[in-house]
Amino acid sequence: MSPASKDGSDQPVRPRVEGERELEILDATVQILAEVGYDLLTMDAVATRAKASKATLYRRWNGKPALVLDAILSQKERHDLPDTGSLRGDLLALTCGMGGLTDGTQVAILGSLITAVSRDREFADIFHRDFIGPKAEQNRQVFVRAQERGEIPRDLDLDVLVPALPAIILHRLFLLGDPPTEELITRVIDQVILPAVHHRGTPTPEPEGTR
Amino acid sequence: MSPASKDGSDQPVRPRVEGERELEILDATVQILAEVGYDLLTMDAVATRAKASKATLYRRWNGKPALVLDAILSQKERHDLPDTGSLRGDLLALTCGMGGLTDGTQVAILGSLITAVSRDREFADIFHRDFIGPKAEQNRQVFVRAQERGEIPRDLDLDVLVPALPAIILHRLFLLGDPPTEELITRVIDQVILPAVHHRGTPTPEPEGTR
Amino acid sequence: MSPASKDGSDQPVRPRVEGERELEILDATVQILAEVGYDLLTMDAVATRAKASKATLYRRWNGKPALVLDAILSQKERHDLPDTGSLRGDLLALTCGMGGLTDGTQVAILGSLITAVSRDREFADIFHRDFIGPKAEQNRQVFVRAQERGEIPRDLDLDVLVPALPAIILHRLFLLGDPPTEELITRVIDQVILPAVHHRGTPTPEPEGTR
Amino acid sequence: MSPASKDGSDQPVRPRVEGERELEILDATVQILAEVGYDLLTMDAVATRAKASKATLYRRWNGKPALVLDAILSQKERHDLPDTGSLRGDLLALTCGMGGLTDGTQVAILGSLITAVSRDREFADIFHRDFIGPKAEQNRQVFVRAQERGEIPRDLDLDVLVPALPAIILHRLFLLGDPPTEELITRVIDQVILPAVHHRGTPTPEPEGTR
DNA sequence: CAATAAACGAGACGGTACGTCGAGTCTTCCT
DNA sequence: AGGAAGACTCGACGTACCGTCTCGTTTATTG
Repeated sequence: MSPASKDGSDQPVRPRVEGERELEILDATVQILAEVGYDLLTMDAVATRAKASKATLYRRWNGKPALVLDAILSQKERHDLPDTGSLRGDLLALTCGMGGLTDGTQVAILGSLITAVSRDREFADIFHRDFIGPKAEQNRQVFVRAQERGEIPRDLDLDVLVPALPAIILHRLFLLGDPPTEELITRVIDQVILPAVHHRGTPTPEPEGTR
Repeated sequence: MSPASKDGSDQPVRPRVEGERELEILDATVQILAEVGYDLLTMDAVATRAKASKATLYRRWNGKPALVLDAILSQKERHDLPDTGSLRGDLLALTCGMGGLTDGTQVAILGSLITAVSRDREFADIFHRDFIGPKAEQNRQVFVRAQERGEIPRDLDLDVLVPALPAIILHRLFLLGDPPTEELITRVIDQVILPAVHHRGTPTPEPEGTR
Repeated sequence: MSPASKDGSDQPVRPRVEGERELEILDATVQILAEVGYDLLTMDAVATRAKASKATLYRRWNGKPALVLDAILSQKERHDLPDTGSLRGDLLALTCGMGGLTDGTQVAILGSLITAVSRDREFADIFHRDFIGPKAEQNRQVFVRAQERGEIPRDLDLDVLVPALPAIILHRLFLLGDPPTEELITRVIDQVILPAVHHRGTPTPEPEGTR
Repeated sequence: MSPASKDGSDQPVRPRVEGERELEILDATVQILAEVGYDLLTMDAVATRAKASKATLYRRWNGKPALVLDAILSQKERHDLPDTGSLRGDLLALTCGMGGLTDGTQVAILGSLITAVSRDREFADIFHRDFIGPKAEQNRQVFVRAQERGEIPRDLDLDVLVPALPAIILHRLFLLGDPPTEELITRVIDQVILPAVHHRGTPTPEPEGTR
């Protein structure tokens, strides 16, 4: 993300206080983000708050989306993978826990970034890799462990099943205007996810005669 | 598309036969939308194209999101509810058909509007009621008919199940960067939706002892 | 002052007695003029106040300057020509009296109209004929009577002398920022006007041999 | 006109050598002023012509009047005080010379500014101090020198006499629609100014009995 | 340890879109 | 028939933010 930094592979390199300055800027960004939201955040505001010049911001980041994304990523403390012993418990813990979908701030920011995602290819790539990727991987781990425990079949189409839970929750939030609650998450897990993973039999069978 | 416009049968210029002028503006909006996309669409461009003044635009619409939303809604020709005789067939037809999730243009605009949705309460209400609402109702009808046919249980939690399919597809598109295909939609239906609706038994079973 | 009101029977509203409606509009114009001044007066405001449509305004007047000018003219009650028996007394009375140069409102509006005068030929003609003309004629009368009394010579260049007093006063107001007072007017009369009219002898005399 | 600009000695574009950019903008303003006049001059036009952004204009100047005034002031080359040896000659030279009242451009601009003067207090102050002031001082000098030569009395009320000539000329132009000519100026000098300055005797005498 | 060249803060700049406002025209409806 | 009502086009306004740029000024190696 942060270009021209830590790799130290090119010119004599002799930047500033190394990545420390960068962190201050990212902090300022996160603060403003929390205060006014993505859209009302301006590069000028970040520059002022961080006592940096806009030139510095643009030297390091492509623009507002990249900066904000980086700022969010910098906040990522590794949220430990929960281990409750059951798929259901793990999903609940992961989804409702810190950094999960009930975390209003993160989710609000997420909404703000969707616009940027759908129009900036490069930004989208970074977003998918560094922001969505790790979260998705955690979710996948929960399913893989359940497979290893024998709780669910090994031949499930995890590519489809793993993102289903966050998908349904976020869809309700963004498109239906229905903010996530633990109760809702429970309903989705019990009525969609668990039936789907426990489903045994012909996965794609009946073309004509359903009954 | 442009309904009662430019038939060119009479005097020089003469707008205003009630909402006719409005439709011309919405048409211009849709054209520009198709040409340059939501972000590069400017109010000035719409005004110029429609030979309207910006004052007129702002007299009728709150701003760009409202105008664009209205423009899209004006394009809504009633897509007939498919009736294939099975839930699976109906879902496939509805989701892949015209105005469904494989319609790239609509979906791209959708992404652009999410920002506005999560920021403007009033806009969100209109969006939910007039844009999402009708689509959701169609989806619900498909499930209700399946219930009436006895194909699926009557005690399903449709509030959760109905939006699940679009949720998963759109989530893949917006957050995972995975554009919808018919093949994907089929997988989701067969591996998530149908198992969930056919799932019989304890809907929320193992509270404590999963193992 | 306010015409169209004197009948006192107004309530039921009943326009269109030819020039009566016009007077109501001019009254509204004068009111607004007094309240907010020329620049902040809008045609919409006049239309609203007079319960007229803008179309009506533009049907009768060319635009804002013409309307305002007409409104001012409508206020013109014939200010009687003073007759104090001396040129000096007449000038003082005329210049300081009602409708004279110490009337702040009229003078302020005058300033606003100068722009229009120097830009709109047609407007300028009306302005000169109907606004300036009568005032100038009154001033001229004062001089003519003085000539008839034998107080001043008959061969004076009145075209130059008559406008000199208002010229000097208005110049001080508009360009020097020095508002008119009776004291100032007195000084100008005594030190410029009277010396000039009493000047007898070589009109263009001295230094090198002008004649 | 454009003072220290485009010496073209170095790289492509590179403004900002202190007030140099400002002068370019003022030059553009003067050009447009000469072409279309004050009222038809728009900030956008100035911005475009000067290849500046409107933000830059508004960063430095309050608005159109301030910009235009500054532009005019920037054009002020010191017009040397004429010295013909007589008051009459000096007045003629000064009034008819460069920057005098027969200079159509300057006078046109003057007319345009009167409106602004009579409604913007701050603008009026600057206008009086920086535009009118220097010109008035030159006129006063002519009279003072005449006094020093003994050509005219030392106890004249110069505050009234000095502005009288321009007052009368401008009044004829703006309010009577009579453009200045050298012939007119001569008449005013000979029939008003000179009689007034040579007037000997009671300056403000006869209160009641003129006859 | 001074010279030097990168990176920096500050913030002006060109550009573009915004949303508002007033002028003057035009159409519809009402009386 | 004619006027009130007010929507309409046009175009200027003044503001905001973006991303670039040019200034001095640090700052940390390098000579």
